[in-house]
Amino acid sequence: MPELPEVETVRLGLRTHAVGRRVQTVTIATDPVSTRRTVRRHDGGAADFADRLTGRTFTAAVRRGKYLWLLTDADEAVVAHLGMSGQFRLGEPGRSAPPHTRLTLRLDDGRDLHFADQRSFGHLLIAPLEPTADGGPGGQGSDAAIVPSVVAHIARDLLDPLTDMGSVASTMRRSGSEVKRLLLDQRVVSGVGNIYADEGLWRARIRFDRAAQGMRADTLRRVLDSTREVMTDALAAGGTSFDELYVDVNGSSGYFDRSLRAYGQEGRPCGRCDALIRRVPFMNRSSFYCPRCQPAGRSASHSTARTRGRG
DNA sequence: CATAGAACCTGTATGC
DNA sequence: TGCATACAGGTTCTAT
Repeated sequence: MPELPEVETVRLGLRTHAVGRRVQTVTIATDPVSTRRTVRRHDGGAADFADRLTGRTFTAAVRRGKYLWLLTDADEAVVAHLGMSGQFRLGEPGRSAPPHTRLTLRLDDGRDLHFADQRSFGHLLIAPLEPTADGGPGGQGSDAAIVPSVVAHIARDLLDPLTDMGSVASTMRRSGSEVKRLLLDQRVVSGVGNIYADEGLWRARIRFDRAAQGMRADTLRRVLDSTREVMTDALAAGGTSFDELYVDVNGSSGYFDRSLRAYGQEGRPCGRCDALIRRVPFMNRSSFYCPRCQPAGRSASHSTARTRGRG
């Protein structure tokens, strides 16, 4: 479940504990999931990943949407995506590593930085850097106008000052999709996952399956603003944790789960109107909404997707 | 090119 | 008690 607030919390931990440190050794667990899946997107595989990273010094911790990367003194990026259950955890030498530890970096201050991942949807790779499309900073944590090649297709996120909310709203209005599907499309705007999409839509009083096409521009702006506000609040709380699958680099849980108004609240009264929150399947997952204050609207047609665009 | 759905994983909860 | 099934869900890949 790591979405933007959770990934940002992890980034802050890496900035404190990994930036400025040199990697002395890289140890990759020998099971097939660790050697194949965790580095599945790294050209050259596990051995090459370890070789290229050994001896490097981290110069910055950067994040765009749910992607996180450490810049190195070799002008490359160690890119990480946490997937569903990926974690970076600091450890003291000699102490046992967390369960499902896939690889461990021994840093030059003598501490270990573990990457653990129960379900292995997360991954790590070393990628070259390229200029950003718009000439702005690559993401939060660095002013350099560069992004890892594998992150180039990810849009700026809702906490990025360079995100043009009006432009995002226009893109959404030109699509033939539902508003939530577009919120979750990382090429449109990044950082939003299932939890914060439902929370943002609840705040904006918009149902997840409303057709974005035909919605008023200011209504879409309200959806984007509400979602940004929820994520800002969640970040202040250290993120949302339901279990041990999301924790920060020190193993601590965030507490924003107490503030959720829609997600996971099926059958409980809406905090605004007392109607019971519903859960329905959508995009192979669940959508939670208030049937009264998020009224049904015109649904997306699916057959009249318009394509235009002018580069 | 745009869009929709499958596939990738494993631990936990629930049903029979 | 044991087995089967559902569910959690972000991204990439594949098919249309």
